Amino acid sequence: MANITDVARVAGVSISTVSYALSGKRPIAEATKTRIAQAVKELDYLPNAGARMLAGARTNILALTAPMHADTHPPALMAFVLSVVTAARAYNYDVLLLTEGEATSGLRRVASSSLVDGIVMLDVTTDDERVDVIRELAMPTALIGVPSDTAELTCVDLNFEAAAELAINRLVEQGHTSIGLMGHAQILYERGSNYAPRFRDAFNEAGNAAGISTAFHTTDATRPGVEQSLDALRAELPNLTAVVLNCNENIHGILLEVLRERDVAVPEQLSIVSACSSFSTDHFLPPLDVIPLPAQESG
Amino acid sequence: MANITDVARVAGVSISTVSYALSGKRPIAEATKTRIAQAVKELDYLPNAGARMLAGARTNILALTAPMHADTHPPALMAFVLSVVTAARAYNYDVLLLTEGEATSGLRRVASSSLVDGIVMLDVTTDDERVDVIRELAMPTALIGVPSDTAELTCVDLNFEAAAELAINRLVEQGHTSIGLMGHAQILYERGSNYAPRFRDAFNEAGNAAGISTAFHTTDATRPGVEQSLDALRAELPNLTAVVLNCNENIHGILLEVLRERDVAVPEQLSIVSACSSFSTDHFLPPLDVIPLPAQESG
DNA sequence: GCAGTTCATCGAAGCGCTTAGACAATGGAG
DNA sequence: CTCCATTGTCTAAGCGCTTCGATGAACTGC
Repeated sequence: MANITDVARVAGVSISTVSYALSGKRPIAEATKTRIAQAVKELDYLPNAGARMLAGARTNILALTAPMHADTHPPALMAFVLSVVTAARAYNYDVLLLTEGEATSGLRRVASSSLVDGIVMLDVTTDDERVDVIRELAMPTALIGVPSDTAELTCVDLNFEAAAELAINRLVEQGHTSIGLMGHAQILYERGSNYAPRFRDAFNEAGNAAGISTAFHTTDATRPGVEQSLDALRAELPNLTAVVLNCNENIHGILLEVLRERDVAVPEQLSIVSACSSFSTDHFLPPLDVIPLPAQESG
Repeated sequence: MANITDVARVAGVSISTVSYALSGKRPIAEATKTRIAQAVKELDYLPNAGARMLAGARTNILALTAPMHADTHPPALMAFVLSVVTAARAYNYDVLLLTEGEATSGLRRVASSSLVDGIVMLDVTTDDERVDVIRELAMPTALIGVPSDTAELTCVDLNFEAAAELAINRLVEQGHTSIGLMGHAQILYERGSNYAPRFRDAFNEAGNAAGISTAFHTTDATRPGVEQSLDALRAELPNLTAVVLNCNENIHGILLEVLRERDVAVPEQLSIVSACSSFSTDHFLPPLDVIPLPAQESG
C-alpha cells in the first residue's frame, strides 16, 4: 500500500505539495498536478483513512441508526437504508450501520470516539430516546421522521400531511363523499412512529375541511385483518366509495384479492388510492393510483 | 472530548501506562489500573478512532457488501445484514455498508485506504465479480454463499443440501412417494445465486436416492405464478402428496390461500414443508412444518 | 525601480495513539 | 550476596496525513 511519501518521491515534490494538489486547498502548477496525478495512478495510491481522520479531524463516515422493530416493514426500511448509503456516497461519505440493540450506546460510542462526522436517524418516533442522545452529543444529525420536540433539530420526512390532503382532494373532485382510510397495524400508532398518526390526522382534517365523511381503521397485514378493517370502514361509512391506503405493502395485494372475491369492481364500485409506496405498485391488478413517497429523496 | 493525555494526567501516570492498562498488553499494578479506570470514567474517555487506526494498524471496522437486486427478498437480506452487524458488535467491530452500486470499486476503496480490517460478502453468486476483487486484495474475507471456485476462500452458508435431504427423508418416512419442489423465481437460477440451485439439485438427488418421484418448478411471487407452479407440479406428478417450499416468504401465504380455496386440506391431502425460512412462519394457518435456516448463525 | 501581491512550493509541527526499548525495584534461586 | 527474571512504569519513535508559516520567483502598479 503506497503512501503519500511514495507519491511525493515519484512525483519529485514534497508531501505537502501532494496533499495540496489532491485537496485543492492551495494553488498548484498545472504541470505539477499532472505529475502527481500520474504518480497516484502508477502507485494506486489512496490516502490512509486513519491518518486522514487523525490529521484532518473528519472521518468521511456517517452513522446510520436504523431500528428494526417487529412491526417494521423490512422492504421500506431497506429502501431508506440503501437510499441513505447511495446519497452519502455521492458526497464521498461511507455509512456505518448501527442497529436497534445499540441505539443510544452506539451513537455515544461512535460520536465520542470521533468515528463519524454525523448521524442519520431512521424511523424517528415521537419520544425517541436517540434524540436525547444527539442533543447532548452536539453532533451534526439529520432525522428522517419528526419527533415531538424538534427544537434545534434537522428533520426530513415525506410530506404525509400533503399526501393525505392530496388523496382526499382528488377523491372529492371525483365526487366521493365517503372515504375510508386503511392504516398500518395498531402497534405503530401506539409506539409513536409518527408517520402513521400524521397521515391519519391530516386525512381526517382534510375530510372535515372538504365537508365529507371519513373513517379510519388500523389494519393487520393478514387476510382476516384486512377483511376486518374493510368491514369496519363499511360499517362506519355505509356509502363508502373510496379507500385510501396508508399501510404496508402486503396489505395491498390482500385487499385487491378480497375485493375480487367479493366481486367489488375497482375502481367502478370502489376507488383505491395508495399513499405509502416506497415500493413499486406496478404489479397490482388493477394498477392502483399511487401517491409516491420515495425513500430516495429523504435519503 | 478527552484524550489519552488527559487520562494520564488525571491518573498521574504516563500515556503509555494508560494505553497498556487499557489494552492489557503489559502488566500494570492493580492500584494503577484502578486509578486509570476512574480517570477514564470521570472524563468519559473513549480512544480516538482515527488515531487508533493509524497507530494500531487495525480499524475495528468490517465492510459488508450487500447487493440488492430486483429479485432480492428484502426481509431476508435485512435479516442477514442485521445478524452480521450484531455479530460484529459482539467482537467490538463496526460495520460499514457497501451497496450494489459500488460493489467492486467500494471494496477496493475501503481496502486500499485501510478503512476496514475485513470484508463480509452477502449473497455471493456462482461467478461473483466481487470474488475476483477480494482475491487480488488479500484482505480477510468471509463469504456468505458459495462461488464456483472456493480455493483459498472462507465460505459460510446455510446447509441447503442437508436441508433438502432432510425434507425429502422426513417426507419419505411418512410414506410420501411423489414430492414437488416450489422454487424461487426463474431469474435467481439464471443469475447464479447459488443457494437456489443447490437446494434444487440436492432435492432431486435425495429423491433419486430414496427411489421416489420428484419434480421442480420455479415460482413467481404472484398469485398466478403460484397457481402455475402448483399446477405444473401436479401435471408432472399426478400423485403429488407433498410440496417442499424453497422460495420467498410471500409465496407461502399465497399458496396456503390457493389451497384453501381449492379445498385441498393441509396436511391431510397435501403436506407442506417450508425450507427457506429466515423469517418467522408462525402466523401461517395451518402452521407449516419448517426447516429453519437462520440468518444469525451465518452472520 | 521598488514595495506590494500573487503563485508555487517546501519544511515542520502536530493530530492521539501504540509499542519497542530502557530502567528501577523487587524477589527468588544458587 | 550476587545474578537473573519478573513486574511496573516511563520515554520516545513512529503511524500517514493536514495545515500553518516561510521562502522565492514572477508579476503588478505607480
